[in-house]
Amino acid sequence: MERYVSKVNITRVLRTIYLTQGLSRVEIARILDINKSTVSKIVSFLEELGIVETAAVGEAGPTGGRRPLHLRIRPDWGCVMGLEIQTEAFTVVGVNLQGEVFFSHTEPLDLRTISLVDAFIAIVDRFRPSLENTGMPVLGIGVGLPGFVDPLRGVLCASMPFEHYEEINFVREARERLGIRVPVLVDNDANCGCWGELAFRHSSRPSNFIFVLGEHRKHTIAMDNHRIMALGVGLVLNGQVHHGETFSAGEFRSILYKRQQVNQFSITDEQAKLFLQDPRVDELIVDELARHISFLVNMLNLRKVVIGGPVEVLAEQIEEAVRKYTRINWAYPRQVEFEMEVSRLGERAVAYGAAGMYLERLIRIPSVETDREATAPCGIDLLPQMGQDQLVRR
Amino acid sequence: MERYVSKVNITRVLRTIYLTQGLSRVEIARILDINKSTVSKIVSFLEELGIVETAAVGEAGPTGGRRPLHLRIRPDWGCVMGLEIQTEAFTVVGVNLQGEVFFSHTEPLDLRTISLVDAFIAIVDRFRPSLENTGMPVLGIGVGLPGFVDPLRGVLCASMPFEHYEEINFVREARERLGIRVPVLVDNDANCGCWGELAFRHSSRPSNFIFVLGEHRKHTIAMDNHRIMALGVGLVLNGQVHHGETFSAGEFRSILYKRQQVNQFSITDEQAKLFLQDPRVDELIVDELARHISFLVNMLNLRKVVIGGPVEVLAEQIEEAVRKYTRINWAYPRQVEFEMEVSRLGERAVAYGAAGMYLERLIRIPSVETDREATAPCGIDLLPQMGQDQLVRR
DNA sequence: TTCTTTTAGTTGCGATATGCAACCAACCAT
DNA sequence: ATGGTTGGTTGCATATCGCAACTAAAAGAA
Repeated sequence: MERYVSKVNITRVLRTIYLTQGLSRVEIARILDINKSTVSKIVSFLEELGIVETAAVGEAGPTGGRRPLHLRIRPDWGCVMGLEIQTEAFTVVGVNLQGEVFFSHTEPLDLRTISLVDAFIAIVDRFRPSLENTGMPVLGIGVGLPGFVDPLRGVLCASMPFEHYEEINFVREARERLGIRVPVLVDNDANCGCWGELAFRHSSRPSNFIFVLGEHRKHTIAMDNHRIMALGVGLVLNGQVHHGETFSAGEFRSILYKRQQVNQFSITDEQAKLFLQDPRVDELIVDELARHISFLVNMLNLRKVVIGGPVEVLAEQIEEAVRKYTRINWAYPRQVEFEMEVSRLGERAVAYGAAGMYLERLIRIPSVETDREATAPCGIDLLPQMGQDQLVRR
Repeated sequence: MERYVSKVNITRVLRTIYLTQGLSRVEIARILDINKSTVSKIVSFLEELGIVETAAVGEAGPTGGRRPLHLRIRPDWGCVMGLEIQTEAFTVVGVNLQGEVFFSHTEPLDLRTISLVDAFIAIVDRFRPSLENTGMPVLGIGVGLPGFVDPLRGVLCASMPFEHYEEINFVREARERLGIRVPVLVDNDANCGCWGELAFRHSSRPSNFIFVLGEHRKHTIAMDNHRIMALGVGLVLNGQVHHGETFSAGEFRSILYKRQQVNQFSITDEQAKLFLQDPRVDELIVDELARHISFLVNMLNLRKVVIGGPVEVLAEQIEEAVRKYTRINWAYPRQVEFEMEVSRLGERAVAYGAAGMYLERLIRIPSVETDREATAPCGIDLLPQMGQDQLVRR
């Protein structure tokens, strides 16, 4: 059998199976509008690779005919390490290819005593055995960081919590010092929340939504006993995570913000310290936050808003206020529908989403854009054993 | 010479030449990362078609070598009709393939006496000869309308100014009744402003910006002597015009809006009527508008803001205020840079941009997305003489 | 049972798209 | 002139995909 398949279509088929487990070859051919023989060839390639398997033999239709073979991704073919690093703590999760968390750990961390990259290396070296003793190799590592991140170059451009305003080429430094040769992907923490929603919500994959990450943390490393409300937004628009022109998209400050304050709202910093302790403060924040979320929901015509981080405890109040303001702020007779939900994994949402970022990259179609801009590797190129040769000729 | 070329790469080459006039074959091959022989074949195809020509013979480099042949789109190969239809007036423009306006006309229109589609047909039939007597065939027609538009299906979903809240399948009705068989594209008026910036700003093609269309018009058809400020926003994010989940993106209302008003700000409707007449009202509007624009600039990390429509007269004040609020609303030490500019064509910006929408579609790479969703035709499929056969075998 | 019809999946082959290498064309510097 | 260099073209090898014919396995009817 001397047949050939292209990377683009291999990735298209892999993506389709990932997004809708249980499809048959013929169904994939119909969805992608390519010939079933082509799908057949690609599927047998992916089966030989081991990442795809026949899940079950389906039932024939009412008019007879051969029974279809339902395909799926092998959940145990490999796993992904997801990581959130904050100023005070870090979280590691291990996720299989089905999006199931099989390992999870959170621990304090003091970034005043160790550099970011050192911390990363230590964490990976320490927890990789825990993930791999399941028999699954670690296919990639995703990292969520507070601050502005260029995920294409793998660079942390600036971070207020880390008090670092020079570029750190995180991915390059990390890969140089890492024992293993696996892809390392970085993005902003709130954006990682978005990646999680994209990667693990197979059925109803949303194209326009925001992830509101409200944390209660030190504003900078140096602020010892000064925990305040810190709010970041991750945006998914047209199905793509939006980073903006210089990777600072999602940075939030209220329209009513007053100068000389550290917090992002129109309240004083003294009030802000009482967040989650004084209901009156919470109410002010909820109202002001809801006005801005409503503006974004209407202006960007979003389908849903996901709330993540410790603010989750205020989710009900936030939803009520957002629904009020979206109505007030809408001129047309028919209200636009949208959903509000709470991120399922709570404290682990960012680390979990960071792992999802790798999976999303794995099933991303290699771009055919105008210029071969510095587009990061994606699709099956991300798989470790994919040397240039094995791939094409088989 | 029995060679073959694919639609995707034909469109990629056409797009590259369009975006950067004067490239040579070798340069295109380098940019697109395809073999120069492939480019050669595609270029000779496009030359036979007539849409591409050799503009000039370049100079050899300092180390010698054959002189490159600079390619360009033939500006007179065809033209595009751009149309803006409002409640009180319409504007037609004729644009050649270089983006030069060679025809322009504005006239009052009373949509109480004629239906939208009827008006469209009448306008096209009346002005097509004016465009075609230049010898250029009309390749396509772009239309900008106030309201929510689904450009993929060509449907006007709802329009407050037109007082129409049922779907109108504009493109289908128009094409059925139109004498000629040319593509008709529709989009929201503010979005058309964006299309214009994309299509005719070849050198520095922006990927993240908004077009603020501020008009001074009747709020609905029925409002006889009641002209107020009407503001719409078109958004381009990640290089794509953003329509949102249900095509209502860009609809603006202030966060401080008070109930029971028709205008979009926190002022009373009585005040709003004095827009552009009472400087105190203008100042209130400018300040409130600038706060929201600044929020978007920071939150979406935009590179520029374009002001279009009659608000242009306030552009300087708006810029000053926006610069003030983006600074106030920014926590990081280094300010993010962005530009503010006034749309060049003033009153004709929407009609002009509507024409640009066709050109953008013409140079859009056929998508290789997951499913063959109802993706509108694009690339060279838009050209009239492109029967299925002529294209591939030559 | 046996035959026909229907659908899923496989295989060989031909059609087609692209890269490769060798070529020609036209320029520079000696 | 001569050699080195770059742009563009051509013939051919190779890579990719669709088509049609095939096998496999089911339902239903005779």
